[in-house]
Amino acid sequence: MPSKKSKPKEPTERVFLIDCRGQVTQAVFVFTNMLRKLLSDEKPHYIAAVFESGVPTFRHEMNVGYKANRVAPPEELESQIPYIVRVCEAYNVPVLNVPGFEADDVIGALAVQAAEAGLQSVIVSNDKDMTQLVRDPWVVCMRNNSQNVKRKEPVPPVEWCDEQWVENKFGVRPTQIVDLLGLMGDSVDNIPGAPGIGAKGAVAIVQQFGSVENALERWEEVKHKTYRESLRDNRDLILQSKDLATIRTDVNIKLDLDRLRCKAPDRAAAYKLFRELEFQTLTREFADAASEVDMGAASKVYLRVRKVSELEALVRKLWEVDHWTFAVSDSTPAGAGQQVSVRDGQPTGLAISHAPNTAHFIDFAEFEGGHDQAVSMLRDALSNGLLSKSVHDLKRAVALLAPLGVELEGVTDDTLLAAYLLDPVRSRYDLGDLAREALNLDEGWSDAPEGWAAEHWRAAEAADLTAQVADVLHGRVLEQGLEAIYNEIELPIAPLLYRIERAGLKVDTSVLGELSALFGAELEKLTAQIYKVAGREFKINSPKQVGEVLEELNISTKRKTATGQVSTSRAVLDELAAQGYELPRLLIEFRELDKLKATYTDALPALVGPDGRIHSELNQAVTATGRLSSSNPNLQNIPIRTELGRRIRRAFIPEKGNVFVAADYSQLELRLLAHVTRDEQMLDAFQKGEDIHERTARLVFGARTKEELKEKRRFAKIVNFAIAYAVEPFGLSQRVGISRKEARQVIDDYYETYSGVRRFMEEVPEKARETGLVRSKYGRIRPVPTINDRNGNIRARAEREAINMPIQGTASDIVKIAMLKVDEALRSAGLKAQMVMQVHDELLVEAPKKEAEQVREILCREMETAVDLDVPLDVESGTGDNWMDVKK
DNA sequence: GGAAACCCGTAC
DNA sequence: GACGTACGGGTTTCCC
Repeated sequence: MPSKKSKPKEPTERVFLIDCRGQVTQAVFVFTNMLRKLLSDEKPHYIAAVFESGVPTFRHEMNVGYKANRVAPPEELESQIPYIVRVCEAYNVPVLNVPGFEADDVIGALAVQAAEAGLQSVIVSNDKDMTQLVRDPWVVCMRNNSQNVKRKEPVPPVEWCDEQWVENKFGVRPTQIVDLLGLMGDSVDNIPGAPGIGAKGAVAIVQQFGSVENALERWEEVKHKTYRESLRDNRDLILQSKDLATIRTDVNIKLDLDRLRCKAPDRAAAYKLFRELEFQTLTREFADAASEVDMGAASKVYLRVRKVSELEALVRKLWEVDHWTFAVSDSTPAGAGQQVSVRDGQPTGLAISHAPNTAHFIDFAEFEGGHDQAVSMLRDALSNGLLSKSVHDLKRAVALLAPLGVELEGVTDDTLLAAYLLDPVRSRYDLGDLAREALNLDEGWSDAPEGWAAEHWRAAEAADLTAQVADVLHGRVLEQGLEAIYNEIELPIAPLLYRIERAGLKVDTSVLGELSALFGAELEKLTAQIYKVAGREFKINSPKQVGEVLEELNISTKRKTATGQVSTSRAVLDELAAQGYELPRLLIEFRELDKLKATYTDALPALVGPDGRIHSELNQAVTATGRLSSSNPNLQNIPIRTELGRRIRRAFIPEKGNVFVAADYSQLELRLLAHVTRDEQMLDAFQKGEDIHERTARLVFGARTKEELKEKRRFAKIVNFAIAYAVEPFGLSQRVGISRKEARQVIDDYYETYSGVRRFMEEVPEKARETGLVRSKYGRIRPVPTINDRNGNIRARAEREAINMPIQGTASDIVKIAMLKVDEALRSAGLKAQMVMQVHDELLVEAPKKEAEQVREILCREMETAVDLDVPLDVESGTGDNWMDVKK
């Protein structure tokens, strides 16, 4: 599909495109090397390059067939001429042409004039025709000066051709070359010559008669019958041929020695040209002119590495420099809206940058030594932990490199993670955006120039930008006191998250199928009942239509949604059901089943991979508080609270011979509430190992007897959790079905009992108002910019966010620390067990049956001792043959 | 026709 | 508006 916004293409740009396939700069390359060698070896006083003018010459007028036999220069050669001209210009070699004459004629004319001026001319050409100009000692030819880079055998030495050389080579003197050509012709230039007389005959005739004219005069003397008759019958043709072959030295051009005097190269032009042509060695040779070319503006020099020798040099550099960055290019379509799983991407190449505004891109497929050699040459540098390197999105890099047998180590900066820690609230961490912001640029990503595959250019630029962004963000990470979180938690956990993703969870789809059928059957019945009770059919899934139906039946509440719709939320339906209405009760039942079926039993099977496992993504840079999130699918919200929903967990099973071992922190966030608020009562409860909900039931709600305790504990539990979210009277009243006034009293009583909690609730927003952010215990930050908002609702929301962060954020930190310790312990114990999921305060490990008990001990020990707090951490664990049965 | 908003419900 | 953090399905609306 042609792109809509494709620009009209310059011919030169088309050339460049072909160049990227490695075909076409050959001639330019050869010419350039020849010119460089010539200049440095011979140090000429004067020099000129002569090109054809491109318009027909007098020879065309003489003979319409002239040069007709010449194979038209292939498009790719033709298109290189402008580049060759630019090479000459870059080296300050004057380019000459005279319309109506060929290059040979111009050269001839100049050689004659130079001889008259007492200069020796050196004609740099392999063309036999040119040897007719050789005159001792004034004109010599220089041959074999262009070296075919493709040729494997030793290149022939440069030859200096004087008159003797010509005679030895062709058997005639230079002045007789035209006679020779007049007889034998030249198929390349389509000089006809004498029919029947070839190279051998021509030499013999010229040697015998000295010239064509003499031979024509004395044709009868020729012994060879064919030659004799040809000379007799083709007089005009032969003379014309000689004329065509004769280089004209009377061209109207004046030898201008001032103009032809050798000068130093135009370094800026050379740099620009060679960079454009991707002549790497030459680009470097003129790199000092880079700033001149770019006039101070940062310009990008991205080079492609195709040769083994080039990659060797690059890799050597990686061991020398302090630090470098890389980016993995993969086959994932760029700009795809949806998040494509890393497991779908195939690495196609690697970009590396070790200096600002530069990058090298290694296209594995195009590499001289092949894909595998490219990878193996890069492997050591990537997997050596002593080589400090940066990348954007470490987990993805690990995931892309792992299938290549590269175990990435030594990553000291991930710009994605750094940016996330600095501002965990933003919605995306696109490297281009980060670069634009951190480096104060107008643009982030640039468009790939012609000839570059978009994803290759993107990778090169990614490596480059990553380096520059990492510099800035690393400094900010230090400034913000985020170093410990960054170095001890986020960077180390990325490879672990990759391994969890890779492991995945095995799914028994037949369990899901059976449940789906069960739910489906129930839903059919419910649907019929609902239509009957409602008096008509409607989309039960549509809150809008449900609201309309409720209104029709006059059982609507006055509750409205944010957009003014009639609310049909669970709370509303509960209320109506409690009033005895049947439809709300049926709707509640329908919704539960429909939710389970649509979101879980029907959706999950589609995400099972060919290995029979679901590889959910664990997102490291999503949540505002530092929690992980799970997606595609979200395995952090698999039902557990209702009997029916919990059954879905039976579909998640270990591999044969394995079991699940699960461990979860008991009341982690409440313990942290105690720790961070320093509340005496709460600390005391946890330190003594008491049931916090019971204590709340006793102290806040005055439970005395066992029966009261049992009754009020449930209520106390809800309040305990709600407090951690900074609940307000209205919210609590809704939640537990009491009046606002009663709720307010409950909250007041709560704060009376847990005065440290009250103080915390007041202090955190206060502090946040000053700093604009709030921190977890380990320093993770969450900005709360709206905490000073003039809108009370917005401000109140920010205050609740601020209050929750030290609790939820600290819990996140602790669980991540525990994950690292558990993983380390499992590995150093040499176990096969592998963590397969994290659900905020729970870790799920799949282990061989034999290892189960040891794994359970490791989980409990490492989780309980992950950090040292003022409250003990309690861990509950269990094993099972599916995810449902791991709960004791 | 697809993206985005909305409502709702699942988890911790 | 009202309880913090997520993800995602279905419906509806909006916009190209």
